[in-house]
Amino acid sequence: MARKTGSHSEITGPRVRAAALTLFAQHGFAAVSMRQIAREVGVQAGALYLYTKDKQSLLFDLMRTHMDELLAAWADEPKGQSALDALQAFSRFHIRFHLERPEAVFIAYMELRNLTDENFAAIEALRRQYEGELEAILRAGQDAGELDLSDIRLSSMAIIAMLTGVNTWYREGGRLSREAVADRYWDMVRGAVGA
Amino acid sequence: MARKTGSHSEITGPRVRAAALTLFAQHGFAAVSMRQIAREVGVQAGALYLYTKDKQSLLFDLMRTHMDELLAAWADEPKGQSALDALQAFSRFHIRFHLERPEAVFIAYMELRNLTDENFAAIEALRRQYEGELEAILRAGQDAGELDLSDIRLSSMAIIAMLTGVNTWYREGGRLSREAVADRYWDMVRGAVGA
DNA sequence: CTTTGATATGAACGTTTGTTCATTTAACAC
DNA sequence: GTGTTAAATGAACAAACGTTCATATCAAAG
Repeated sequence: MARKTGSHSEITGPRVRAAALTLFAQHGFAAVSMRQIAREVGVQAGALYLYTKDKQSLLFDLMRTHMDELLAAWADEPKGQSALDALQAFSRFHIRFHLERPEAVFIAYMELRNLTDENFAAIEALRRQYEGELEAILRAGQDAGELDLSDIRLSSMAIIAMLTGVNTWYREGGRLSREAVADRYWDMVRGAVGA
Repeated sequence: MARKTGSHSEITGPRVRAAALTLFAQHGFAAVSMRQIAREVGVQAGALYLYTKDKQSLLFDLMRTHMDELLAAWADEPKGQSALDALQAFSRFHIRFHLERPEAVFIAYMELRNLTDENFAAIEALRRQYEGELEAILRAGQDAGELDLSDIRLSSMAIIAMLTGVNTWYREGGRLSREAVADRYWDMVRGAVGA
């Protein structure tokens, strides 16, 4: 009983990745079996290997796609004139982007240790690249005298941790809208960098 | 070949927990087998069950112990006079305490989803209690007019995320001492709360 | 109507998993 | 020196794991 109507590679492939994304985020990579993913897709376990080389590649694909989208989205983001404008743009962008895909964010932060050395290096490089974007803004702000920072690398790590932290507590339909949250976090970021 | 010299319950028990702590932090709860833990301790897998009911209890014990120690240590911490003093005390304490036990911190943040519902509720309650400590400080500062906050719960989550983030990048023997890091983070926290 | 090729099945593989238990060992009390 | 008992062994269990593969199915092309 194969090849039901509408069951093509272009349909099943994305469904496999979507199921893996949700299950990995919920239970963790190591705790999720290929059979669980298959059941979620409505297929036998063996069929998954038409869409992924192995379980490790499935995880890596999800993480690399997420990081690629993150960098591409930030590249497309308008950044304003001053360094302070750019910092505000970054803060709001980071919160918005991360709140839009909590599962991918969760995986990207929690499953690094389940990557092979090679795959880990690739993801780590992309993360560094993203951190570098913020550091460049802070450096520009420092040089222009708009910001008062004693350590750019440290400040960038602190800001990213603070912003990403929103994902741990924000719930849709809660007390605050996304915009309200972004407003308040921007206030805090601005205060933290002495501007 | 049992009961080698010095192999008593009081020795092996802690060694089991220490091995589990290190291995869980390194590879994740689900990816570590009881046999791996046993090998690290120098014992057969069956012997572990003299010291823990099952694998789940081993994880729960580590997390509850960590949270208990966190709350007890903060209770013992001198907090100064003003709310601003207390906020500074909290910031420095949080960084110091967390940098002293990176493995336990890692587990406490990453393995929540591997707890049973009941165990999760217990740990979550302790975490809420700790967050409540910071919220109380912020509220006091707000009431005394020392701080300028638009949302206490949000500010407390932002501060904790920022402070805990130190664990993700700080390396012993690096560019900055723990004290220097704590100094700079306190500056940022102070700025973030508008003081 | 036949052929083709992509899509899926389902059984099988060798390992590994968490946990239990009858048995053995050795340190200590008498 | 004997008996007691806590501490550890090592074999065993059924279940689940990731992955492979011969086979079946069915949509579309000629």
